[in-house]
Amino acid sequence: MAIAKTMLFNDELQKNAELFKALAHPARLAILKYLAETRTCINGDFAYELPLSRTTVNQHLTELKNAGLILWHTSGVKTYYCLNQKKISELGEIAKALIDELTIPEDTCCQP
Amino acid sequence: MAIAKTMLFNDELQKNAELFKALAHPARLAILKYLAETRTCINGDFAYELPLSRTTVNQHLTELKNAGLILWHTSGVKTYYCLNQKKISELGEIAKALIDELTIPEDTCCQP
DNA sequence: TTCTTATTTCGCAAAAATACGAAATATATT
DNA sequence: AATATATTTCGTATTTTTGCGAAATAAGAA
Repeated sequence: MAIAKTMLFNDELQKNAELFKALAHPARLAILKYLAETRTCINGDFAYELPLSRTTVNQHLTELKNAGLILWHTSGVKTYYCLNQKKISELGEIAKALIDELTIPEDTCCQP
Repeated sequence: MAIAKTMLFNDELQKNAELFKALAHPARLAILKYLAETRTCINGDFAYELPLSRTTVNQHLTELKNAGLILWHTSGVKTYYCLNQKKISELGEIAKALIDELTIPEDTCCQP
């Protein structure tokens, strides 16, 4: 791409694109759903639930951490992860706002 | 990555991840918003609204087409684009379902 | 037919994402 | 201290995404 151009767009667009990017891989969606289903902090054993190596799962977890969608704490050698409900609801609001913004009267558009 | 592993996840996860991926770039969000604001089919002139070349904008448009989020028709040499309201509302439902699924009682998780 | 305009396709290059094994790190147990 | 276990970091390889200029294509105008 020669030069990354994403930073030429306004902050809100960049921020929202980043958040959607965190959801743009089935492994990350699977991790989030698993965390919601188990309803508890679980340690990294759940790598075995996914068809990926422990290292790769850890990489996806790091991306979810960076996006703010999950929280974690450690106890001994183990790390416990959980959903960040605050960020999940923020995501919900962002998604809803986008959909509302994109929803327009159908008859104004592309009528042949 | 050696081998693409996305196909090892179930269809729904893959489909949803694909849809979020379409939203995972500020240029594509900008295009969608512009289409909503102008409320009409516009031709490719709006490449000049973005800090990207005509070719790159066309590439992003193709991705939005492939995701089903926009429709288009041609008239002479010009191509007119518009939002696919049906897909937008489908996106809204998918996003809402995901948020609902990920929303759990806060006190069950990561309390130190 | 030739010229102009709009768009798409092609080929290429750079950046980012995905994936994993090996090694390093950190904690708990023996 | 030595061992076992859990996780993270490092190095590397491959794929995908992003980006663009040049050429090709297509339609209308002169």
